[in-house]
Amino acid sequence: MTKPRSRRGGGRPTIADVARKAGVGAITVSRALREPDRVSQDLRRQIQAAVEELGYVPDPNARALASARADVFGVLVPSLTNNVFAEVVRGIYDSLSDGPFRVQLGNTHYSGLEEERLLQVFAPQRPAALIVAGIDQTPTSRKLLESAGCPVVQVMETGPDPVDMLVGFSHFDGGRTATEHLIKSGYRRIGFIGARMDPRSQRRLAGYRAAMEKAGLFDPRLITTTPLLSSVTLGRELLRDALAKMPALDGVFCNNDDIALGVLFECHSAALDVPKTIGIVGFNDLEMMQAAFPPLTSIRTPRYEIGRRSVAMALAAIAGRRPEQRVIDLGFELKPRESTAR
Amino acid sequence: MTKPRSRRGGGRPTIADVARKAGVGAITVSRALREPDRVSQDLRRQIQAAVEELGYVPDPNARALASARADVFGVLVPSLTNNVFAEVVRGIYDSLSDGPFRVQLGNTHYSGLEEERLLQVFAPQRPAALIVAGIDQTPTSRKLLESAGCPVVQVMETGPDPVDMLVGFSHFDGGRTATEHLIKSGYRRIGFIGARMDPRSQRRLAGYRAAMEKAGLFDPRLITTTPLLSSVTLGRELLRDALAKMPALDGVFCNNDDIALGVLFECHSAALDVPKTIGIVGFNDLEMMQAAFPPLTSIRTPRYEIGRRSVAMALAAIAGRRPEQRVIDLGFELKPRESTAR
DNA sequence: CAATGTCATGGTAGCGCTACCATTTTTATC
DNA sequence: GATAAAAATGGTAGCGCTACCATGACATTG
Repeated sequence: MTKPRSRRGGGRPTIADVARKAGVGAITVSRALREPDRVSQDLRRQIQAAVEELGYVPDPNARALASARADVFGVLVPSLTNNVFAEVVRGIYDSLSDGPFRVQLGNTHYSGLEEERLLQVFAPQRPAALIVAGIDQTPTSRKLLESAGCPVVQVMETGPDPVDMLVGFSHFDGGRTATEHLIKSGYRRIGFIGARMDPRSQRRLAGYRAAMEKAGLFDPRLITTTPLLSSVTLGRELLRDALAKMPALDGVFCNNDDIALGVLFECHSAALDVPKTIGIVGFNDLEMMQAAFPPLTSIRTPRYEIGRRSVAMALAAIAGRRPEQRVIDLGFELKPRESTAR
Repeated sequence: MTKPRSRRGGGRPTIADVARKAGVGAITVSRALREPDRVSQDLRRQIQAAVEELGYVPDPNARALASARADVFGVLVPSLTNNVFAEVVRGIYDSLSDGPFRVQLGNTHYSGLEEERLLQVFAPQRPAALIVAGIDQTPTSRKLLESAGCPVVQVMETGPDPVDMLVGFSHFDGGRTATEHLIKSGYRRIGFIGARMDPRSQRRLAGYRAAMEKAGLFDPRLITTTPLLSSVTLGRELLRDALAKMPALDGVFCNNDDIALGVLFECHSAALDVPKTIGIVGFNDLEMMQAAFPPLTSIRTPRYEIGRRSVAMALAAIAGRRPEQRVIDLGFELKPRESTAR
């Protein structure tokens, strides 16, 4: 005859309370909540009423412990403030908000080691799925992902050898398309300006280089990069650097839209006409690009859609309907605007 | 003699495995991990060795179930993509990343009902603390917060009657300071332009109005707002609307920096000189403001710091050292720049 | 109509951990 | 050196839930 410990939420109702009130076994309540089809309509109604009357909410911890799996999506992104990833994350949240799944978000700060550390924390919790940004995991991270025992979706890029599933687009092609657009528009001494040269930016740069070499326009002095975190201010500084090295510069492909905006402002400040003297192309096509003066050409990337699709794929895999296409290339779209309308 | 079920992570080591290997009781392992001071150095070392050898990681679900509290910070923000909240969230993550606490992030989409729904999900999980944006919770939400049984920190604003603790600044004062700055700079027909008029924007507007009335400059036709989500494009449109209503406008205080940027671009587009013909003030002082051409005056708000402080306060309360100051006003800073240098 | 299958429901036994109490060992006190 | 107090350690009993198996009521088959 031990007195009840009455921990836990000052007497929040448990499944047993619901079962008692509904006059059924606890397991039937559990089933009614998780697999309603397996419970007769009568009992289902009774149980539903009891749940509502008591305000019963299942304890996710007890559930996870008993079933050896947590209804959690682990999500790893390199930055929470970079709008690009914020939109991916928003897509993920929006896709998951009405279901039973929670999101566990981790910020890797663009660091492979930090990613490893976070995976080491996430993986043992038996998440329902893992969504990670990029395809350049460290060997340790890759092993953790492979042995996580849940669907894994790598997002943002395409690549040859996914851990499991993949949703993204080709940054190389994006960089090439942007550069080809500048070339076609009549620009010749086209610079590449980039900050925070993460693997995706490197691939954009490679695409730029491929296009420039093909056109016989490549010159290493056209490239200006920095490992510093991207910012509008940095865009201004980098254009100044680029012009100092190469005063005849007549176009720039920017690593991303923040840099492009900085480049635009620097052009205004230096009274360089855009698009006549200098053409500008950004990357991602954030909302501000179309509103800039002049409107800035950019490569629109499907960030939100990547978030949604990654969840859709993971949910399908969880439901046992693993999509036959494990790699989805959502592509990108060149948005030509006045900043390159020579 | 039942055979072990061997669910759970394909035989991940449990606390019992560690205890066996270290030759101690399970509870001692538990203590060594949570309150090392209560275990002798000898055992602590043995246990540490066993933990490392086995690669033991405690199961947070079992822990939460047994101890009736989860090491989780629930965080509710109205938007994941709005840079302002992204920075608050980043501050929270950065403050929590090395401790034992996880973050559970919820997106309320600026909806009180959605906030209620999320609190109903979060509160029963017995989070270690709750951090919510704003002070305008619905009565239901407020009750949920009050009865959550954990420290609660409302962030982003100051206000008279916190649920528990509060970190923020006065949006009213911010709006007034911005407007007074315009008045002092010699502007007279100063408009207010605002999108997504959430409660914080409303208070900025009230501050604007107070300053204008005090100076005898107020005119309701100077105010142009919309409930639409804020964007740079919208900033351009709203300025056009404002000028249509009030062609003599010579200054604008914008609800936020995105709108201000749009206003700036619209001025460029319409060949309105900034700051001579029109002065512009934004709100939040995102990084781009100083890099704009001309650099844009704004009110710098301590977003990241709000995130850090909210966690610090919550951690103190968890540790039983509830700060004597339950309301912290971190203030803001006017950053006067060329866009108002008449 | 017996044999077999299917459905709806329930009982039991944990999941991995910690609260609570009991026990043993060490230290402090007179 | 006896006694009290404190520190160190362990055993037991759950936390709230679900996996697994068992049961009984029907339906299906030849």
